[in-house]
Amino acid sequence: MLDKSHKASLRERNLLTKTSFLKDLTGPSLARVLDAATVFSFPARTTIFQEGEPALAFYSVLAGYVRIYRVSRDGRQADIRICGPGDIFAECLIYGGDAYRFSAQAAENVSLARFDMQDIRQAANDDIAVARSVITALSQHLLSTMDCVVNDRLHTAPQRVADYLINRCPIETGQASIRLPFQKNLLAGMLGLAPEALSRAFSTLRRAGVTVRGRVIQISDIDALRRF
Amino acid sequence: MLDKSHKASLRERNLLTKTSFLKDLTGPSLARVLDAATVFSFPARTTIFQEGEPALAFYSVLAGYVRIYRVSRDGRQADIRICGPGDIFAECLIYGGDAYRFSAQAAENVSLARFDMQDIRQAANDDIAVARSVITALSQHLLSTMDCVVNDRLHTAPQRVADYLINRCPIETGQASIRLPFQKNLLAGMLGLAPEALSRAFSTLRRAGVTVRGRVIQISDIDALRRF
DNA sequence: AAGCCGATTTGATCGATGTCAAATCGTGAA
DNA sequence: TTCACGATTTGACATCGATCAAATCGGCTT
Repeated sequence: MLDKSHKASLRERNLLTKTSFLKDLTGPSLARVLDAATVFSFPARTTIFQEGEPALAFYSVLAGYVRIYRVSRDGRQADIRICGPGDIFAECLIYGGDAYRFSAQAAENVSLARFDMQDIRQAANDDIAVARSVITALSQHLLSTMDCVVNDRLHTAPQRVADYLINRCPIETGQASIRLPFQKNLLAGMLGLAPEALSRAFSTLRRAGVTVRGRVIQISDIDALRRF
Repeated sequence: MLDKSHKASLRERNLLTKTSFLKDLTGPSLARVLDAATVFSFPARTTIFQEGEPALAFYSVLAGYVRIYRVSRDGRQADIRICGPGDIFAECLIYGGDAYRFSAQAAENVSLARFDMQDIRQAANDDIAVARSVITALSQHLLSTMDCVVNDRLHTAPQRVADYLINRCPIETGQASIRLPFQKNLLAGMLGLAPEALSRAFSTLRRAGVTVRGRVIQISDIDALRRF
């Protein structure tokens, strides 16, 4: 199931260091965490872990995208989160439980840093700076998950899409062009929509000046989109 | 805006100590956190804090229920969470940001322990046991919020209600009687439903042996409910 | 025990989104 | 450049849940 793995290279250590999880760590605290990382590559569609398996490790995404999802009794899947470069996942199980509570799958070819739960638990116990990094990561993740709940409950599909686009715009006003970092398929799951619903949402947004061609989205007026 | 406040009494300290946030703390670590608590009472419907206000404190519920929600641009409200005795809220802002990201309102007369963010941040910095308690609390909260996202996306209203009932059943099988701890109004918000939708969900569940009279719910066969 | 008022249920309707099938588009390979 | 196949869009429909209004219920006061 696993591809070849290796200790993090210098380049990979640099990537990890810039991550929001590790960016506040320095010196020996940082070194200890980096030394605990093992890097794995998975081809697209690989299952990284499944709900119910013993939760032995959590991961940080170096490259590619990972889908975190759960399967219902009748076999339908719902995405909980899409993790891209810099995101960590399953970190809520460091002190949170023995088994994974959801499944993770490579949405494309991905490269991941794997952290053994025990190692990081120990590191957090020994080193307050590591514990603080864990707290910060959990806090941010929790806040964004709460945002997700509210968004689902408060906004329609076109509004959620508009929201996503606005948040990805590098600028505040005027016109912009965005290239989606992944397939629309993934975006749909991330917004809690069927792919068809995402497509329809885009076509609803045409009247707000949104043009779609493949992965490239043109926005003629960001403020108009905001008002939608 | 504030009712009278006071340092936690012995009874209140006991309540707090049994909380999942503090249950693993002992000795001076525990004492330090308990000493930081101030107890407040708020009458029903009081706003405890609002989105955007400086996040100076987080809270632990001693008695009653608190609604955590956000208001959309057009004035609709969506609940993010309902906190009852033993729950803490806004703890994600200990290291997470300067302003509240949502509002909190007393759903009934409530009694809360208030913790100054700074105090607890300092305590977590000084004392690894406190940091670990914060990590555990954040982890559990995050896991339950992720469950909430998936539930919303995967299950219909009657399924979510059935789920709620099953989780509140003290036993595993057979028949049971449950008394809702709060108004149906709150339950609806908690499940992401309009009150009317909750009512209809209950009536759909009649065919699965669920009988409703006021706050009392009779379940004739828990397994049947589970299969729903 | 009667009465009151807010909470809940019910009815009618509408809009939003999921589902399935068919048409079309886009991108990577040859 | 062309082809082929998977990704995306579109159409037709069914369903779910929100909303508004009206009827009813239930817990509390008197």
